[in-house]
Amino acid sequence: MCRTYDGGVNASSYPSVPPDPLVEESDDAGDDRLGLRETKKRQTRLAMHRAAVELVAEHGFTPVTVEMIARRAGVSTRTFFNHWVTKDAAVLGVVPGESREIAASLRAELEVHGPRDALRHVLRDVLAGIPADPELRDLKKQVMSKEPRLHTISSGNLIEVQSELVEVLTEAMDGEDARMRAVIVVQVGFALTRSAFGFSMSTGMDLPSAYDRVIELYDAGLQDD
Amino acid sequence: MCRTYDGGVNASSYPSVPPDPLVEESDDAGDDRLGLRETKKRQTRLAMHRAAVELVAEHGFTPVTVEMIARRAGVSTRTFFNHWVTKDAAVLGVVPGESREIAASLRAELEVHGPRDALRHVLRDVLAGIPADPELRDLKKQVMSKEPRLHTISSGNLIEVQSELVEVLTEAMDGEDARMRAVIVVQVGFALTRSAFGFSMSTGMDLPSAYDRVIELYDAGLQDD
DNA sequence: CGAACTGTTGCATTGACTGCACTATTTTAT
DNA sequence: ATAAAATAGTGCAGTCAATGCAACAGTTCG
Repeated sequence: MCRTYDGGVNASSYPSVPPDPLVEESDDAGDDRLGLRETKKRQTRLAMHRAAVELVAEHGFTPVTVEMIARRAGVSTRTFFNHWVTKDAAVLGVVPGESREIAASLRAELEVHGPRDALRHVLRDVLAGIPADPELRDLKKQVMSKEPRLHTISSGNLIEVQSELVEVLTEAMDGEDARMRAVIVVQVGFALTRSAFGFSMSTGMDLPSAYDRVIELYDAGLQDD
Repeated sequence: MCRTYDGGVNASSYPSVPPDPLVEESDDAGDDRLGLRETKKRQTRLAMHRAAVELVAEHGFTPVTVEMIARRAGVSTRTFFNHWVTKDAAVLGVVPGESREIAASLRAELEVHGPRDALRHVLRDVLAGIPADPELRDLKKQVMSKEPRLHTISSGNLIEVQSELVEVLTEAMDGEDARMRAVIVVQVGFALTRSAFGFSMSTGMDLPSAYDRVIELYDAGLQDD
């Protein structure tokens, strides 16, 4: 592609924190403890995300311009880029931040489980943290299935997280090829996550369940085919 | 604005492979069966690729403009885009095309091996097919290690191939979750490929060997960590 | 209430990428 | 060998994503 990316990253645990994984569901109503400013910010952000998904669902990715999205969301294009690193990010709802948090939870999991399972738990949590807005989810499903480009990007955006996780895992794995093995574990972990994503998209199953099913199939001995 | 006619094509001396996954080494001399036109085309393409890699190695990805690359390669920017889909593609040397071919070889391998091993063979072959131009390889190594963005992209470019392979594998796998299992096999296959890529980049080991090592580690039971 | 913040915006600019029309050269058919 | 069909290279005009900067307005906090 083109333009300037720098990969914003994505998800993590859950609500509350200012540094937010994906677009959070904020209702016009609630949110009294967040301050007017923060509330408004989230509203506009959500508005943009919505607009982006809707428009892309209508016209496809390329034909939709940032200006169109901004207009529908009722903001200026400049504001648009104050919230989203790229046009893609807005469609996917990816807010930059989080790799650090994810790495932290991996570290925590490592106290309890081995590398592979620790990573699996973390990734599952991340998936579970992705909001399942009934409206948007269906739209997104359509969009993603028709716009393979977004898959690319979404996986691309994960790269920052990946390297962070590799670091953590490398520490935890001792022996000769610690780093190399860490890389493999992470790569395979993300491969399964991506599979779950696709599975979820095509079946409509929710992400965590899809993930579980994928793990199940994988462990069942896909090895031996 | 940007036209230096020095025909600055420094083609290097290497055997040429007709079905080219990446930029092929074409020699000024031998190529009698390719026709003048095709020969020149490849020369300019190679020149651009070279220029791109060199410049990015010097300045990093973002600061290098297409115009700079084109100028150094002695072509117009318009010509640049006649050859490469994007700036990234030029740096990576990715010529669009052959997902069909790869799919075909997978089909062939499936006559002999099971899904997993068939895919492994195919992927290994693809890796082996990537030209190991001594000069460029080192540069590319540098570039890739300093420019994580390119990893993203390179894996992104593979997405077309991926879905093609999934199709083929799905046919070959029968049973309930054929498609899903195919997806997983492919995703994991590519995960290992990416690992090999990283391995090769950091150690300098050639790609096929790196790939073998990765497979070895993986099969050795990374599962049980 | 006043000062420090911070989100929104307009403006100007860069740079990736495309469509179109044209030239020059190679290829092919006659 | 020559005319006709192809096609790589090029210039030009234009679209659109993305960024820096400066000004403004509503929010928060002392």
